[in-house]
Amino acid sequence: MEKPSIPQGTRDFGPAQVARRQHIFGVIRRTFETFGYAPLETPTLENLSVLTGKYGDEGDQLLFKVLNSGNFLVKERRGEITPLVTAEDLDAGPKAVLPKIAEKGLRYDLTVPFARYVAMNRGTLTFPFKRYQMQPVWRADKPQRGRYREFYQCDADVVGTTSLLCEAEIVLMMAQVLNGLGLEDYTIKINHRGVLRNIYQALGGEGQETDLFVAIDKLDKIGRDGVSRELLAKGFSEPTIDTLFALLGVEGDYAEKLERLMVGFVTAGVEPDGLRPTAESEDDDDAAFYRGLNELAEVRDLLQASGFKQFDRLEFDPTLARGLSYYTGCIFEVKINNVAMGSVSGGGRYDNLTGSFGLPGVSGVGFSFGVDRLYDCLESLNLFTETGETPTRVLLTHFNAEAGRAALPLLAELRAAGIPAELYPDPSKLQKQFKYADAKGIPLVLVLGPEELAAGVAKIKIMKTGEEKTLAMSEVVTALTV
RNA sequence: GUAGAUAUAGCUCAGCUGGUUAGAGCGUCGGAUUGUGAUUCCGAAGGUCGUGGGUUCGAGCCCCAUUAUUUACCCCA
Repeated sequence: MEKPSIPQGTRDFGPAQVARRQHIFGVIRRTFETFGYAPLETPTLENLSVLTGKYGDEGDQLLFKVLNSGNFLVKERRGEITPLVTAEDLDAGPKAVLPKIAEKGLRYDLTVPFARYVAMNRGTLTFPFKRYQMQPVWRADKPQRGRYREFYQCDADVVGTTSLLCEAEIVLMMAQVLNGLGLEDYTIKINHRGVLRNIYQALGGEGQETDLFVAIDKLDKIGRDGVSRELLAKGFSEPTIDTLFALLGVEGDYAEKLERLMVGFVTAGVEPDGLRPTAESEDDDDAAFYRGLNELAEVRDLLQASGFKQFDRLEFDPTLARGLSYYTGCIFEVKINNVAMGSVSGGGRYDNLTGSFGLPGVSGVGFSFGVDRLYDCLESLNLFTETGETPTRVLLTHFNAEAGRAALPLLAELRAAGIPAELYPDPSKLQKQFKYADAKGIPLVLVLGPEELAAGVAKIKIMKTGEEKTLAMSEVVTALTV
């Protein structure tokens, strides 16, 4: 007999796990809706042409592709057989063969399908368009801690506005969800692509811009020495690296860091148009040039005006780079402290997400929660409130088929009153029926024995306390309706 | 893709330098208690030791291959 198994990186979720996951989904959904986001669902399958090229070369490799149906090797029409995959294709390798045998793939994230949806429905949408989406995504990654091949993302994005209020609201939503889940020790990191660009310019534009961002993003992971080594290997000079750490080393709270970084840029001679900018500059060009710093300051002001109180958990982190994808403005990342887990949420602004779908110039900003990682964090921090394995609130016990049948009207009545109830299906020993209730965490047990039925009453036991009461049959439903 | 670790009962794991019939805890089932759970006591079922080769008088243990799982790197939620 073959041992059953499931594909690598996928999981089954038992009743207790689903209940806990539903709790997480519920907190996130309520938060998104409170902020005016409307639900959207898109298909599991997308055309590969929609997905490829959006996540970089590495991302393309991690796409799950779906083999075309039917005979994907040849095309047969009126008895004439044309090969779809030719010998030349095979010689040219997988890249030539793939588009001929697979034209669909599993969604890799929720942002690209969303962009596709916006581009397809541009005529009917009212902008700014705010949507949230909670669906599984698939990545052909090697599974590891906190990394699965099938996992849920919960995205909220708004497109069609450049208002920084959206950025501020993302921080508010992040905090609301984390607080709602009982997570307290977390850090919301925020940065801006413009700040990163300024840093690059402060270094005199030396070396590869992307190499620089990738390296400094790892600062908290491999440390200053590790980053130095990596940058030296990439051809950056030592004085440049010293300048970099002087900039990244700015300390203080959110506002202080912004100010000190501005001073750092000015002294490093970063200037937009040959005119040396100053921290107090009113010059419009300078304002545009220092868009990153200015926008971060604006987001902070908006948060303050919104009554946001948790600035101790909001950190301006100039080393945050978040990959190299489509982000162009503010970027966010959330880390749960004291848990060995990658970020549980991330996002940012993208100026031209729908451009590749023929709808240029639409700015959007959004972020995503990783439900599976949140689950793992909550579990390792022991933050799940005890939930039973079953929604059943009351179990009806009985002694024989006849008594079981006599219990059916009461069962129907309980259910009609909205009380989740079940009747033990077999006329087993009472001991066994009680064990069942205990194992499943059913809080109440009704005993409907011959004595009770004869007297027209039911005995009810509260499992937690062991307390027992006798109720008239007619009172049972009212007694259980709280 | 690169590197390491692991694979023994449903689960978590013991198993000595290779030596008779491979063990424990938990769980499951049955009983003590024919009308009362979580505590207690007794009993039972359950394993071709991941798979295939090799070495040996003899392999759960040593060697090779293979598959699966897992950790780190890369990248990410």
